[in-house]
Amino acid sequence: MAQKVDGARRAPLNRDRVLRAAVALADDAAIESVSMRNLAQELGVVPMALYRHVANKEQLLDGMVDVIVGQIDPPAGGADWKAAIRQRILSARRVLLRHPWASSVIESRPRPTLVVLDYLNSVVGMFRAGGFSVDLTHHVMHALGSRVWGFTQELFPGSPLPADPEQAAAAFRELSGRYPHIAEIATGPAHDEGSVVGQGCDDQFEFEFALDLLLDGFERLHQQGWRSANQS
Amino acid sequence: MAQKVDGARRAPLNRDRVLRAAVALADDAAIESVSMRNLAQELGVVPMALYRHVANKEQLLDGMVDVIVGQIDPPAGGADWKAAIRQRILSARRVLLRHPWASSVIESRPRPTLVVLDYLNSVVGMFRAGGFSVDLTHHVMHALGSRVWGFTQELFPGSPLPADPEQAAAAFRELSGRYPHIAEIATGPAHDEGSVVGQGCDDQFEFEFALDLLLDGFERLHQQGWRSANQS
DNA sequence: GATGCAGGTGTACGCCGTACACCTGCATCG
DNA sequence: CGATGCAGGTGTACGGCGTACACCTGCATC
Repeated sequence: MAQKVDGARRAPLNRDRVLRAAVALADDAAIESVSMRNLAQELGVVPMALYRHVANKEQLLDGMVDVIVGQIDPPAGGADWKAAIRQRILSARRVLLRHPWASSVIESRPRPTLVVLDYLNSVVGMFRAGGFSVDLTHHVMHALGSRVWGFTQELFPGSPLPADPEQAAAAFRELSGRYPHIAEIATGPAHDEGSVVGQGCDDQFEFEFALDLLLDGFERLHQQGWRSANQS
Repeated sequence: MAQKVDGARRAPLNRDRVLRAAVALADDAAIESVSMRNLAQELGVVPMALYRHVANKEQLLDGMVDVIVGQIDPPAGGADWKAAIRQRILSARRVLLRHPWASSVIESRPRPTLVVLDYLNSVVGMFRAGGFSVDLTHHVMHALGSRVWGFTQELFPGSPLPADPEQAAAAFRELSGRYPHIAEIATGPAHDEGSVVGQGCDDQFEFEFALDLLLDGFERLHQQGWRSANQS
């Protein structure tokens, strides 16, 4: 192999370059194409070379999450807790919308990384700064669940209908007969007329609807001095 | 191979036996051990034999979900919508607690099966029967999200602390310094004293807390005659 | 007895993550 | 200057995965 004819030699790899390449690959292709082999090829390197920079694939995914979470805006000072938290969560949502694969990767991590703990810690801090008791803050964080990341656990990412429009129309008619309530909702005023086929919801509206419902509920509990004893 | 010395010949496979074996395997071992190869071995059969009964692994997983969803109690009649829905969702939760792998499999399905649509359709129907408008029902279903299945999107399935108690104590002290708010919550009154290490939450309480918060919110919107225009 | 077909088999392919031994080129130091 | 060490990239190989495809086998039908 003598002199390694790369033309201009590759710049040496490092953890950061690996992670950023992985994120880029997931963005451009799909998360399933992020295999050690594909990623190595993308970087002009042999698969095993990656293991000098990440311990294994799990840590690669952790690192990718860190890159994403690092893009969330820092807490806004000044505003009241509700506005500040709302704003921050919507910032997280904007980040996740830019990287659609990220929510499922976040879910899949068995343990939080330090960067993730940083984010969660700061959100907890925002509730505390708003005067929430330790206990209420705890419950409230659980109630938020994945919504702190700016995504809802969708019931189903895809619609039950096939992609082909003609087939879809037929399938929809059959579905309407068997599942009238679902059909009713799917064609309700919240969907633009043309988009019955396909998922026609305004996801942003649905997210904010649920987020505000929760935040309002939190506020109500907070104002009435919630204690462990009294449920709501 | 002559006469196939199975002793008493295996009963012939069918889709149902395959699915039930897969569920049992996931229950006894773990969802990761549900590979076509393992499952076949469990059934005393060669891997490719399974493909006579399920089209591929995706459909196997779909079928496993159907088995689980089929165990959820039917809607309780009579009671008001809130009690009935609460009861049904908590029934779903009991089922999922018996099959801890199921929530992640449900999440992973790109399209709902007919059994799943049946369940969702009936939940939608319960809101409609309670007098909810099509539109409000739609938003409310989105707001419930994965909670209709009886599970919350946990931020993290595992704690950030290592399993070994001694290491964990040390790790916790370090964590307390860096992430004071998280530490505070983790040691708050909602956790029993001994369980600071490990995830000491009462998950059932957290689930019901959030569920009731949402249901109360739904009720409030419903009572004040929610229309698309006015947000909360 | 011939025919067909449902159901189980065996082999093989291409993907995956990664263990392990190896090489290569540079910085350091006597 | 040569020797040494080591960080970083390489090559080979293993065991797992899902599954395509050709095959066999035994029973029901006519």
